[in-house]
Amino acid sequence: MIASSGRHSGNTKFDSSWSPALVPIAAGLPAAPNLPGQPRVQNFPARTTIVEEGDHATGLCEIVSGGVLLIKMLPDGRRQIIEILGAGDVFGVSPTGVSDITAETLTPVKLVIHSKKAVDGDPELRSMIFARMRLQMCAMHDHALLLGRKSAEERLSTFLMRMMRGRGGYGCAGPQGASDSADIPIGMTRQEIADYLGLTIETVSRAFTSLRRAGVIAYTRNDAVTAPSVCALCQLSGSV
Amino acid sequence: MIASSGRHSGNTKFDSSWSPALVPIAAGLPAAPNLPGQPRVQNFPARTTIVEEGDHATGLCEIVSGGVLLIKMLPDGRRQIIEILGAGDVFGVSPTGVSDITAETLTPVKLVIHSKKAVDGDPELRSMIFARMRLQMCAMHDHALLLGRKSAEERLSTFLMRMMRGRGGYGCAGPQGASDSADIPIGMTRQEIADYLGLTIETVSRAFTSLRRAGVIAYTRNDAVTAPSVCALCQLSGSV
DNA sequence: CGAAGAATTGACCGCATTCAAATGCGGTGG
DNA sequence: CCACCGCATTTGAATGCGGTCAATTCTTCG
Repeated sequence: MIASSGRHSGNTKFDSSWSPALVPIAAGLPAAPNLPGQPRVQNFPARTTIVEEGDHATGLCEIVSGGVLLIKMLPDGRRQIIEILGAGDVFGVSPTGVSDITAETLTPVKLVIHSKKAVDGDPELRSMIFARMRLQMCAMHDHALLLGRKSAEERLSTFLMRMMRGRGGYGCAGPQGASDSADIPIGMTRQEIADYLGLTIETVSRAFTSLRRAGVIAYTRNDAVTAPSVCALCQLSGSV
Repeated sequence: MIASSGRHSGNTKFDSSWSPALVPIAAGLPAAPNLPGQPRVQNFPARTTIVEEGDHATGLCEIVSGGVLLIKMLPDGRRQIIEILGAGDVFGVSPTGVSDITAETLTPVKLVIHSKKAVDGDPELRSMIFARMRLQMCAMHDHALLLGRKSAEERLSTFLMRMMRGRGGYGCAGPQGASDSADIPIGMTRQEIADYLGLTIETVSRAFTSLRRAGVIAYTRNDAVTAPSVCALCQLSGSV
């Protein structure tokens, strides 16, 4: 039940800013020293745990590069992936000093850990963190709608649209030129996708084959798909 | 499908701080003038719309008193209540300038609308808003877990625990004295509960009667229930 | 009292889950 | 090179939880 050793590895999706317009807050930070009072930089390999639900949480983590999953579990082992985070996103924002979630890396991850003091003292930093939290809050709203009201196929379509760069979301540019195809990196196992979408692994697999048979996606490897018509895929997401 | 005109009215639950320890940020603010640069105070009757998804959003709303629902809808009418907010909570935090949600009042509501300028300029205000957003983010995490992984009965039990003051959550005090009963105000229609829990009204109704038949709750009116044993109810929430 | 809306209950259905088996893929060692 | 193992994924068949449709009861209010 605890899922996954990883066969997936390098995935570039998470290495550039997850949300279009924002660059990582700490971009260009010197990676070297851990001076007291300075933001602390820390690296994690792929598929490792950064912090566990219930751990004492140290400050506020900002992702410089890589992908991170925020996870919650029920006592009987049911597992839900709450958020998928990329460069620029923040987590560890529990106000109680105890982490309310488990954070696991999807790829190698570089973090900057901002102390409470640093956040309080730096207006620019704080305002960027604030902006990012707003963004993540909106993403959570969308995800709650998905979990509460969408069918399995709609969930998978929405997920694939979300993993795509530069389309979908508020300011979708619409089809670009004659062909409207896109390559979509996935970099998550079927189990992880299932836990993110509130489904079982079997249902996710069936939804994949269903979309493939419908001609909406194509794939040979299972950590990437091609959508020959992005708009057709988007149509199936239930959001339009 | 668009749900509800209201039969429920006065409900004191939302009139004191939703989350135990925090008082409204703007408590004690003079309700009178709308001086430029001053936070703007605005009142709304019960069961009215504050802002609609897609509206241009003006600043950041803080709830001084009353209850507010944040709602998202799919184009075909499916409806999901994303958050239930009370005094001290904030919303309207979309970074795009366009509201990503609809906000409706549950009770008469008093709002303080903070301009971007006010938030930027007032460190104390900003830090309180920040703390509140963290809290709300944690609540969203819990709710995503509920929507993704809990059964109908677990959802309703969790909901009832959440509507209860002073129990459940991180620092549950455990049973108080010999009897462990609690009165739980609800103040929402079955349709609203269903839309919050990602269920249909019929399933919610069935879950209510199921809990009642099991002796876990009792009620005569349908906008309030009594739980003779809070711990028994909590046990059914799936979270312990 | 009667009308209108909210909630409950019942019967049936369908989508997603569960349980189980088969397939495919990568890596290891003979 | 190929057989074999481990693991992820796919596929199939059966079950069941929650949804849908429909009828009834309850509540509130004019």
